[in-house]
Amino acid sequence: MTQTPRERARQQTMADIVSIGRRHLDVHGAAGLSLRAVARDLGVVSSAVYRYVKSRDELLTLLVVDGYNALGDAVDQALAKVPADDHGAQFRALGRAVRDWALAEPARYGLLFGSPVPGYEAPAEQTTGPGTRVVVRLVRILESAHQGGKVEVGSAGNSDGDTQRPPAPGLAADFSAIREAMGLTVPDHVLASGVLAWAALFGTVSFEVFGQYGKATFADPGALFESHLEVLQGIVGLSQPQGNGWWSVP
Amino acid sequence: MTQTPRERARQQTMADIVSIGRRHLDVHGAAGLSLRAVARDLGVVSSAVYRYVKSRDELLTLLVVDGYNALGDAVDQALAKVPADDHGAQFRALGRAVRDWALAEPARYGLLFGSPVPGYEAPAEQTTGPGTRVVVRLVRILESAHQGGKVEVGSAGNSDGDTQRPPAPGLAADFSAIREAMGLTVPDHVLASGVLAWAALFGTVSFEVFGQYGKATFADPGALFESHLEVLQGIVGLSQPQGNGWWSVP
DNA sequence: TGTACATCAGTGAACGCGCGTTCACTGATGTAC
DNA sequence: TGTACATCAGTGAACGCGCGTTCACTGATGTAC
Repeated sequence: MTQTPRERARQQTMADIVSIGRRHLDVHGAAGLSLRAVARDLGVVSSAVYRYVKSRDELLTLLVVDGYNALGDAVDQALAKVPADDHGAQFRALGRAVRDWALAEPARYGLLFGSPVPGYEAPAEQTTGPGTRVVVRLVRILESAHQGGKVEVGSAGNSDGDTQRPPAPGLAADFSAIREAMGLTVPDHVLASGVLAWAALFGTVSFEVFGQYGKATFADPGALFESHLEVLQGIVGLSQPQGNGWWSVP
Repeated sequence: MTQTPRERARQQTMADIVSIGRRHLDVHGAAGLSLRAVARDLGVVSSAVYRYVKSRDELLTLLVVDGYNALGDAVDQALAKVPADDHGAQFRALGRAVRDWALAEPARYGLLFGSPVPGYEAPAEQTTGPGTRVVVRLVRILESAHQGGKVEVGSAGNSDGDTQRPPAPGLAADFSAIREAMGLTVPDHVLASGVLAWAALFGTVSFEVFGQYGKATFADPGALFESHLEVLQGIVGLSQPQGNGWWSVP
C-alpha cells in the first residue's frame, strides 16, 4: 500500500533470489548452492546479493523455510478437500499430499528430509514452526478422531487386538509435554503410533524419491504407496476404507 | 600369498584411500568429497591418486559399496547372536543393528540413505548387491517364520484381525518376481508388510540421525525406537515378546 | 646369477574453472525542511 | 515546490582459497631370458 517503489523492488528481488535458489537446488543440490551463481542468474554482480542476504547460510535457511511452507501448504490444500470428520480419508490425503509434493520437488524434499548439509545448521527459531506443520496436522487428525471416539483400541500393531500395550515409561514424560504444548487429549499409545506413522510415511517417500527401491522392482510405486498408506492407517487406529480399498482412491 | 611387495603396497594404499574418504565424508559430506584432499591426507601429490582411482565418482562408488557392506556386516553379526528360530527377536535385532550403525556412522548412513549426491549416480552393478543385504536378511526372516507357520494372519495393519486384505493387483506381478528371484514362498501380504517395515525402520532411523525429531522432543530416543520396533514387529506378523516387552531389551 | 627391458608409483607444473566475502565507489531514490 | 542531505542498490576489483583432471617426467620394482 504505502510502499515506495524501492520497497516493492526489494520484495521482488528477495522473491527472485529465493526462486533462483530453488532452481539451483535442483541442479546442484544443497551443498552446491552458491551465492555467485544466484547473482549471475539474477543478472547482478556477486557482491550485490549481499544487500539482500547476509551469507550463503542465510539463503539456505530461507530455502528451508520456503520448502517447509510449500509442503505445509500442499498438505493443507489436500486436507481442505476432504470432509473433516472422515479421519481415515484425511490421513490418506495427508500421506498422498506429502508423496506428491516430494515427487514433484525432489531436490527441495531432499533439502528438508535428506542428509544434513555439512557445516550448516538450520536455526531452530525460524525453522521449527514451518518444519512441524505436517506432524501437527497429522496429530490433529488423530486428536479429532479420538475426541469423536473413532480411534480403535488394539491398534499400534497389537495384532491380537485386545491387549492395550502402554508405550515405554521413558516416553511418558515426553508425550505429556507434547500433549500440553499442543492442547491434546490423546493417550500415549495413539501419540506413539502417530509418530511412527509419521516417520514411516516419510520413510517410504524417501525410499521412493531417493531411489532406494531400485529402478525396476516396483512397476507401479503409487500402488505400493497406497498399500503402505492403508497399513499405516490401521496402525494409527483409523478405520479402513470400505470394500477392497485399493480401488477406492479418490 | 604369492603377492609381490608392490601388490601388497597397492592394496594397502587402496584401503587407506577408502578410509581417508570415510573420514572426509564425516566432515564435508558426500558433495564435499575431494580427491585433492584425500591425496593431501595420504601424503601424496594430487595426481598420484589417479593411479588408484579413475575419478572422484569412482571413489564415491567405493565408499558407497564400503558403507553398504559395513552396515550389512553389522546386521549379520547382530543376527548371529540371536536364535534363528526366534523370528521376532531376529527382527528386533536387525532393527537395532541398523539404528546403532547409523548413529555410530551418521555420515556414511547419510551417503547411503540420504539425499542423492547431485551429478552422481551409483552404478547398479556394483551397488545393488551390497545395497540389498539388509532387506534380503529381513525378508529371509519372514520367509523362515512363514515356513514355520509363525507369521500371524490378520497382520499388516488389519486391526479387525480377521479379513485378509490382498495387496493391490498392480503389485502382484512385482511380488511374484521378487519371490522367484529370491526363491521365496511368502504370500503377497507378508512381502508387502515386510517392505513397509523396512521403509518404516529406515524412516525412523533417518528422522533420528538427520535430526527431524528436534533436539529436546524425546529425552530417550532409544525408548521411542523400541516402541516403534515393537509396532513394526506386529505389522510383519511376528509374535510380540512376552510381558510388557519394553523392558526386555537384550 | 646377471642383465635388459617393461611396468608401475609418484612428481610437479599446468589448464581452466569455481567459490565466499570485503571494500571503496557511483548514482539513483527517498525524505525533511 | 525546491533544495540539501541521507539512504540504499548495484559496481568492480581484489583477497585467498578450493577443485578435477591431464601430461611428460623420474626412479624404483618386477620379470624374462
